Amino acid sequence: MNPTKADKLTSIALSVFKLNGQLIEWGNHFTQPHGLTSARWQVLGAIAMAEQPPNIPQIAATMGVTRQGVLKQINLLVDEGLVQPQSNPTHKRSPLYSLTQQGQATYQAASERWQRHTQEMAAGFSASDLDAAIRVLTAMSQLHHAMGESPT
Amino acid sequence: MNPTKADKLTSIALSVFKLNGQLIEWGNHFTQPHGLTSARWQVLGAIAMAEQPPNIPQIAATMGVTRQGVLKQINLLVDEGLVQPQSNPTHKRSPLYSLTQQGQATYQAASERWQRHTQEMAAGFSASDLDAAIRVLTAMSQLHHAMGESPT
DNA sequence: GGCACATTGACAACCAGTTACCAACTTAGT
DNA sequence: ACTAAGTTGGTAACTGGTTGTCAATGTGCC
Repeated sequence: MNPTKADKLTSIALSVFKLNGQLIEWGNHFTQPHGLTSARWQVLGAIAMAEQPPNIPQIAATMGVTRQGVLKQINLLVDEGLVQPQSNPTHKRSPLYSLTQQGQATYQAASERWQRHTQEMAAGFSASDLDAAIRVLTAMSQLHHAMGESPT
Repeated sequence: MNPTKADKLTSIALSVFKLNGQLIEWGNHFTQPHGLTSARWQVLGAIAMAEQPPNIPQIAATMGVTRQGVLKQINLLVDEGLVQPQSNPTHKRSPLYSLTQQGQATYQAASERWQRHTQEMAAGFSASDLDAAIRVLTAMSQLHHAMGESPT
């Protein structure tokens, strides 16, 4: 018998688990020459994409992880000189973070490699399939967001 | 400007990270009444789905993780009485694993709850979108599999 | 101003994965 | 039959996430 839509959702969930592991592994490999890991690269990205220098809870919210998880990576990135804290005028204990010169250079180098990679991959996919995948993944994300409250 | 296919791939990768975290969190919550976690539930599933009782490397291969990771969960599951080892005629050191009575009952109860959940969710999705999402995710998985060799 | 409450950084404990390594077992080549 | 290479269970150290908790800071209400 043909798979039901429910079966397909199960299959997608399993694919997400598998692909997540592969992407992390690949990202670690990929960012190693730049002295990064998948986790730090994502944090750098969250800071680089923000309009204003964010504080830790804001970074955590955009990444969808807890602020404690971001805290660990941020402190390491500061130690490595890729990210710098600046005093937050509106909250004495919660500094805002921005990329250092070195952080910007590192992030940009990794970004360019990633872009080349996605452009190579893109040839094998149809735009409509990609749009459908985005629709499905974001919808699943929102459904689960609705029932399990977001991280504290 | 409209997003390129490469941009869409980036967006999908970020969605996969986010959804993976949400699915694990939700799975932990979901399986808690059955005394399980996401990780153990997946291992039970790999055993339940196998045609023959598998050994640890076989389970790891179907899950896409390392055998050491599976080993930890298996030993816990044996301690909890959900999984039982049976001596492997063809390899003295590598037992084959199957579900105990209790393991089958637990897995089936969780499976039924999961099926109800996916059936509720399924209503909001179109079958063609789901098919496209599966195509994209499995293709991405295979691309990354091709360049980064699988776990040892 | 003062007091309840939420936010935030920080730390500890834990979970689940990884890599690296060792010892035991199996397999293959000769 | 022997030996070299591969497979497997097991352990340890590490990474990166989680929850729980605490103290310090901000916010809002009276």
